[in-house]
Amino acid sequence: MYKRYSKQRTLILEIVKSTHSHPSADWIYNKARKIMTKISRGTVYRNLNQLAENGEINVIKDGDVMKYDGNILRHDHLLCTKCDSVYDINILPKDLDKKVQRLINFDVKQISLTIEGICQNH
Amino acid sequence: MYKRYSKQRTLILEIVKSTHSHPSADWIYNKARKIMTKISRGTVYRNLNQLAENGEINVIKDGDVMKYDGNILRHDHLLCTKCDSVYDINILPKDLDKKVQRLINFDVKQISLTIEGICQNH
DNA sequence: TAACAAATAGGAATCATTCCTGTTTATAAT
DNA sequence: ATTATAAACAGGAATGATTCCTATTTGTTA
Repeated sequence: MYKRYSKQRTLILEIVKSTHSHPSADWIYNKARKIMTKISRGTVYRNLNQLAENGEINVIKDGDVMKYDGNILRHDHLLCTKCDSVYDINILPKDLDKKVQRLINFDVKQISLTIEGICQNH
Repeated sequence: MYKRYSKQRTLILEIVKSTHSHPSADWIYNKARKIMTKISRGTVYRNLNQLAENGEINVIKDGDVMKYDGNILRHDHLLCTKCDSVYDINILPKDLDKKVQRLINFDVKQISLTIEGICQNH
């Protein structure tokens, strides 16, 4: 089995990497359509899932919508519940994974801290 | 405006409080139907949202499904990605809210830490 | 250049959740 | 108690993000 690099996947990755705005799949789809008119929703979803599985991008659960993050360095999120904006922040120490792993009998894959509240714009 | 206490809401709250299994709305709906045969899905969802808004129960985002937690004391969650189980754990200090609030210009409402991985059953 | 698995487009299907409407019910005022 | 009324309900339709399906296209290898 070999790995294929389609133009679609490359474009989707570029779009996610090119913004700090933590976009939704739909936002990414619309942005992609401006460049590749005939790209389909299914392709966007499939590639986002695949890129996330490969660890090339991150996923944030924002209510019932998934958002995507090109920043794969460990960091935390501020989520404004009024405007649904997501901001990056660093609260947790970078080695927390290992500390937690020592404390509990659980195969730790990812630690995510989200702070919900209301941002300065309100 | 006054506050109404329907039998349905009381039952739903009791069900959520009576388990540590972090059930989904659908699980709660089915459990409720065994006691109150004609209760509707809409009622379950409406009341879960309302109870969560009042701070009487907590909400956990598990993928694209919401789960509910009768434990409103501050705590963190272990989420097993193989069996979708949620376990309670205490990692963060209880006064983290206040510490974070001092650090950032953001009206902090809730801090949630979720550790994803694979539990002992696998 | 041929063979073939991977990826795609387009659209249908899924499924949790919300919304809508006519009816019932808990509370407050009389 | 009775009545008035807004809150809550049941039942079912609508929504919307995401996944799934199928015939077609496209990268990669031989």
